[in-house]
Amino acid sequence: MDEMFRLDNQLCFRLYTASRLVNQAYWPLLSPHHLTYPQYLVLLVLWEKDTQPVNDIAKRLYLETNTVTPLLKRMEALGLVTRKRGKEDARQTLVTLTEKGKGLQQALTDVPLTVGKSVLCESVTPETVPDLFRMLDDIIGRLASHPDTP
Amino acid sequence: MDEMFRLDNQLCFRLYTASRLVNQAYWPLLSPHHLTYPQYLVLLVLWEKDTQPVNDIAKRLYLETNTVTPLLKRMEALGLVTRKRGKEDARQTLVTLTEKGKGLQQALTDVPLTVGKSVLCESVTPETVPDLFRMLDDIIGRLASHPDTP
DNA sequence: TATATTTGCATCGTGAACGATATAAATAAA
DNA sequence: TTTATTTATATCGTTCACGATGCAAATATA
Repeated sequence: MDEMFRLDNQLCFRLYTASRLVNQAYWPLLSPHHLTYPQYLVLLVLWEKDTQPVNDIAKRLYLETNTVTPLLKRMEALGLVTRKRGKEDARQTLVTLTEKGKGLQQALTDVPLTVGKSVLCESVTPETVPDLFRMLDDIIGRLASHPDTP
Repeated sequence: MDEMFRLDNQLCFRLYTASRLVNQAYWPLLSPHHLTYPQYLVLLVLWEKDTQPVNDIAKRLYLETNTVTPLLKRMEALGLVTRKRGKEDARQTLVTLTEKGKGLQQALTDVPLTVGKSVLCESVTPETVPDLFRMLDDIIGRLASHPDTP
């Protein structure tokens, strides 16, 4: 039938699958700490800059607040972050790492390298990764900018 | 802090984000037909080869049956497929396209090209797409083969 | 100042993903 | 032929994603 419809010709399917499988690669490293991958991403954001409003965290991860809010509540329940209303702007909810949340960075030091190594292969090497980064960044930039088709 | 932890150095985060954003690009094209993206993938699989057991569909999409089963039930409710037990092997559930499910291919002819175009950009062109495909395929092949780290 | 609009979060409902577990049919082993 | 094991699906519970909607605080407008 139409060649366009062949699964093997779909970029999106590859992205979708690669994303899921890499996500699974994190599981054995994060689950001992009762962490999920999106929660780990939130930690990455907060480790870079502590005490941020929900909106900033969501934007950084290209997510909506309705995804991040319940996620942050679970992280609060785990004792990793605190959430309190902003003083200047009472609409904002400021998210701050607890000592436990900060300390987790030590326990997870080898996560990036471990996952990084498990992804390296024939065509994905330290030399080619920058190319892959550029292509993915371009796709993200293109799709994040506009909701429509231009 | 540790450079390894910077969000901008994470391949996984790029894959995760690109996958989600491309997925969103499908939404306006699929939602008029009450289709989700994973359901569209199932259609792609069945359009290539009709009447397959759940397991074959799941394997083709690198998914588990516990993800695919409820998805297929929803597609059955939409009148896109039928599910019936195999005659030779009564453990299998054979999934077959209905006329409506087959006919949907006509209604969606321009989906692959439309999404394809919306992804093209500076560094992702008809010339570079094969490179991107190869890298993603290698990552998928590497992660799909083993559950561990070798 | 009173009203309208925007902004920042939160709530709700639905559909994936996926680990864990269950169940029946098919196959292998004893 | 019994019994044990494997295989093919399905069920259950939790956590995302995300569209739609609601609400209060902040800001803009009249």
